[in-house]
Amino acid sequence: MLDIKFIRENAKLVTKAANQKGYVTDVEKLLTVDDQRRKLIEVVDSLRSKRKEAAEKRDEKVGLQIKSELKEKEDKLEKLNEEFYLLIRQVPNLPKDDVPIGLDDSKDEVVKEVGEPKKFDFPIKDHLELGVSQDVIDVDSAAKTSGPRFGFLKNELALLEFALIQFAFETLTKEGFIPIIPPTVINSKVAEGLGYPEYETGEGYKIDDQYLVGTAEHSIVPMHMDKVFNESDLPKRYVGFSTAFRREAGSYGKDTKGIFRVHQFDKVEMVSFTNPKDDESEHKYLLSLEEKLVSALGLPYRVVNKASGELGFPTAQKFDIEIWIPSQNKYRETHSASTNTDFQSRRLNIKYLSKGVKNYVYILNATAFAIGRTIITIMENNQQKDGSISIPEVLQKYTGFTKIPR
RNA sequence: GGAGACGUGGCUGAGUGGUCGAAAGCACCUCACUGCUAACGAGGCAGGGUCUAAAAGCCCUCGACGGUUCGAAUCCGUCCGUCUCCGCCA
Repeated sequence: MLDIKFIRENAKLVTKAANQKGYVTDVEKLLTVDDQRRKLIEVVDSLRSKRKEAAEKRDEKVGLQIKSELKEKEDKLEKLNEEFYLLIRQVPNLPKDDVPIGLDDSKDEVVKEVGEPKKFDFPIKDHLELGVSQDVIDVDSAAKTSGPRFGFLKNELALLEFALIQFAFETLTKEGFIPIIPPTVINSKVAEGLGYPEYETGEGYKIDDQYLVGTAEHSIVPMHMDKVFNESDLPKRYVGFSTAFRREAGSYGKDTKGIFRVHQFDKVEMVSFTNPKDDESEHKYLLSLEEKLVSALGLPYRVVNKASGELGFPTAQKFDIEIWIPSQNKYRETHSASTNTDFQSRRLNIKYLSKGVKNYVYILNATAFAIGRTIITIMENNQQKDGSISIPEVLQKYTGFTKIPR
């Protein structure tokens, strides 16, 4: 949520920014309602003040008189407030100044490319062909047991998942991150507070009044809801592992093959609560850790400064890492590092105390490994002529084998 | 699932109809002191809204919502949450 004072003073900028991100907001209406609301607040406040006065004088007659008048105005105010919050919640976070403007990924800015896409001197297979032939991926059974866009990881791949998790946790706990296994269910109040409209618009799985999380961030961030950090405790960094659930509504026909885009996958995720002044350095730091992890696997990748239209509702800037996928002959998103500035902390009331003054923290998140996609990139980039797959050296001490089949 | 207790400021915790947005302690901030640090001393210190150039002022908030009352942290109802005991259980 943006500060209403900021919106009042920067109405045009806010409208423009929302449009650049592809969201529709009615700032003008918001300001009209805000105006009506404030006028009525004055009226209600002065009535309440009079009521207090009457109560102090034990003046029952005046008290009763005010009571009925107040009730009517208060009801009116409540309706206006509801409308006000509905409107202000529809205003997305502003993109930062160096975010490329554009509604889709064609405007993404490539920041750098690391490593060369590998040349193969044999006809390559995609991850599903490899997975089936090595008996490590089974989507057919998953379709029967669960539905489309699910998958079983079997044999060596099941072990590879744990290797990736251990590698990420070992690397990041060395950096001082707090390891954590969060709940994968959040309540609707939290879902609303995170500022991802996706939960309410059907992109999230709903169980009664709760949602399955789309990423570990979504339960780690609200863990500190209504809390105040000491400035000296910042940055507070977590590395979490959780399963992520996504409906993938609206992506029919997209990436339907294999396990590239599925309803359920596991992920190691970084979350950081920081002092606002450290936002940029923290963002770079998280990105550098992502690069460190990807580089260690020896995979060719590039870093992309995502276009405004690709940013999530609460996000001010997002850098993606895209790893080369040979069968698709292009780089595909495997990681992203976002700063949501104080947009989420405002909604969730997460502050820090500095020199006696409380202020909202900045919240950032970044992928360590999205397991499924990382496994795809390893399989495809490391495939051999004979159909076997070599395991990146850094993972071998965790897997206990050097190639698939072992 | 059954029985009981509780939910107050950044934290601990007092407060059972008006004198309470709230004692006390801790934390934090400012000042003073000390060769430095610590301790001690003096003062300050809940959050939000509204108005304002800024303040003062005024309003709201004691888990949430609703009710009783001229007046609610305090009484009543519903819900949510936490803890203890019992039951069940990976």
